[in-house]
Amino acid sequence: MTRLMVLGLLTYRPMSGYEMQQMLQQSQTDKWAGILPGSIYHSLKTMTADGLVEIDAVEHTGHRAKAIYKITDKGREQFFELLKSSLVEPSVAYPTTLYTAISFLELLPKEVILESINVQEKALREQYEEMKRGEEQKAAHTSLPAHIRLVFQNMYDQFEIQLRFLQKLRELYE
Amino acid sequence: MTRLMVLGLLTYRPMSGYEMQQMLQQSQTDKWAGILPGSIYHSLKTMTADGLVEIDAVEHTGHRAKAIYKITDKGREQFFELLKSSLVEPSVAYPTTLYTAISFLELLPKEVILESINVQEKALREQYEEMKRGEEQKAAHTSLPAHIRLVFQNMYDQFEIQLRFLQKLRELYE
DNA sequence: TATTGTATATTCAACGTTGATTATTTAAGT
DNA sequence: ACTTAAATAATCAACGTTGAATATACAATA
Repeated sequence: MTRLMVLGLLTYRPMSGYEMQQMLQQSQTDKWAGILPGSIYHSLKTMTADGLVEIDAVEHTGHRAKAIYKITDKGREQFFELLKSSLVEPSVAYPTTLYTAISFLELLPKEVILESINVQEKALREQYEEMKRGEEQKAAHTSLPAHIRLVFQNMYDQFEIQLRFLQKLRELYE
Repeated sequence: MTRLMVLGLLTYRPMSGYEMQQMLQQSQTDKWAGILPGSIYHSLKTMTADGLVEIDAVEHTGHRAKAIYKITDKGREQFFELLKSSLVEPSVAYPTTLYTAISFLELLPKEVILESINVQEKALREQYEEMKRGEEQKAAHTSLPAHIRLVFQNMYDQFEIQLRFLQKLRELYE
């Protein structure tokens, strides 16, 4: 996924690894994509070796250098293949750690279970609120395209399902 | 998550890495957990080094040896900490690769978008059906505990949200 | 002017995952 | 008895991720 993102960004214009981090932050994308700096730079290195991107220029500021990367023809080709395969790949992401924990729930006393669920529910609601604020703030500046609004809606739906799931789970132990 | 699972299994009784694989398969858990053999053995190695598990016995069958691991007191302690922290951790898992792809959807011609969505939808429905068959088959033998039924229901809900999401997305390009 | 903090820009060792590969045993067919 | 296939059991190199660490530049404040 990191490669898809990096190639996608370079599709628009040449860019440095640092600028990518900033774009992901500024567009709230880091909230759901979770792409860390290390992954971006690693991806740039290996994709350079694979001939998918190359260094376009090196900008100097005093004693500090910044590498600007650009996508190659081969990279553009690869990008569209990645893009298409990412669209056809079935996209259901389970909260596997929670599922695993629930598998062993019977080993925990009821009070601990109930308290844990309550803590998670609170954390979930806070994330949800923060996400909503993020979208509203962003939508105020740049009117979001319809397909991006659908992505946000999809994230909200996931939250709601998870909240209802926690409620049902709690009812089992009350 | 691999550690949580491995420690959890060893909570019930000593077991070999191979037996864990079989249990995960037989209980359909591998369908959603996706824990590969390599991860299990790696986890057993590092947890042995950390003193969380230890080799209980080595069974020999001809020239083939099988290591049976058991959990230690320290491991049991660690397990319950992992279990509790896994329950409080907010549990929303986004389909990040799909989201990333959608971010760059405007770079693709409409026909390709529509065709890709259709292919994914079909794949999703097939996974969904297979999962349902799996549960029914399992429920026929061993009446599933309520909290496990909730997990299955949660998976189905995720599928339905994703299917509706794809429909909405398609409508944008029809 | 010196100091402190923050932004810029990247590297790297430690760690975990992946999946191909190896090797042996058992069962089934011919 | 011989060959083939499947089940058993585990290893390992290649690869990607993580997060702490490094190092410089710039801005603010004392």
